[in-house]
Amino acid sequence: MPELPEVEVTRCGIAPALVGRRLASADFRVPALRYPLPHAERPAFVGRQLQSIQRRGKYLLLDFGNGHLLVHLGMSGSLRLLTADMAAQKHDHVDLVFGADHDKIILRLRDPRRFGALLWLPGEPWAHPLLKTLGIEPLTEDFDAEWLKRTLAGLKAAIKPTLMDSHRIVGIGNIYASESLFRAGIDPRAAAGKISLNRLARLVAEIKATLTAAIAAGGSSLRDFIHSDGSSGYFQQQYFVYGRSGEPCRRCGKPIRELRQGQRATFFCAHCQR
DNA sequence: CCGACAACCTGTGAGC
DNA sequence: TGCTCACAGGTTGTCG
Repeated sequence: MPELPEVEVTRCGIAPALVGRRLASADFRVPALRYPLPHAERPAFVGRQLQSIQRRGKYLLLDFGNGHLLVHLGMSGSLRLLTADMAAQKHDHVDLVFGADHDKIILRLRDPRRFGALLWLPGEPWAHPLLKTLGIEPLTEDFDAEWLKRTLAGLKAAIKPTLMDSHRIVGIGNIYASESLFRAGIDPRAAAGKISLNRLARLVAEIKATLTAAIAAGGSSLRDFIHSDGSSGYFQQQYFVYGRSGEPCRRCGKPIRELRQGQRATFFCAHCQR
């Protein structure tokens, strides 16, 4: 599920309830997700007060002062808050229990496919291999047409899978890559290194607008992070092309086409995107 | 460095 | 209804 907007919405949904609270205990019900979980007798973060929750790309970093819990939701992960004891379901793999017994709040991680991750990073987190190789944040001022032109220079690969490479740009997954390229009028098969500066400027603007709108859409239902099924707030946007193979383009009415790029489905309008 | 591919894992929906 | 197959919004690692 989660691309940058979903992760950011999650961060905004859980942070107000958790920051400043003490982590009372942690329950890990499986040995590993993508990587082994921190199964120590008493992990270093237990008993510590949560200082902040940051996002970097699709990662969340929970700062406990003496280190960070790094969380990635993979393809199928979700986080939600519980204020009462609710039995863990089949794929509820991790509970982080915050606060005292009479006033506790549980952060529960569900992840059916277990492509997600939860790692303890003692001390300085940014040197970690998973974080130090990450690309630019698309919602910063540094991400502009000139930066993108430089980054794509000489690349023969198609623009769409290149946009999804988190070592270049973080946070753009399969949905928002297709959506941004449609909004920018760029063919997803276009060679990344051959797109003009003007068109890249349009692409940068549309990436920012697409991600921002998706965050706003999710943000409108933040209350659902408590007592929800964990899937709320994500899917309410109307997509221009994603998942609309064969349906009429919302701009020109011609059928949306689907193709495969790097094992992933791409959706586009051959009339509006050239 | 680039680009193509398999791998990790479970659930779901389409088609027979 | 039940089976099989392809595919699912991510990322790493390996290979040429």
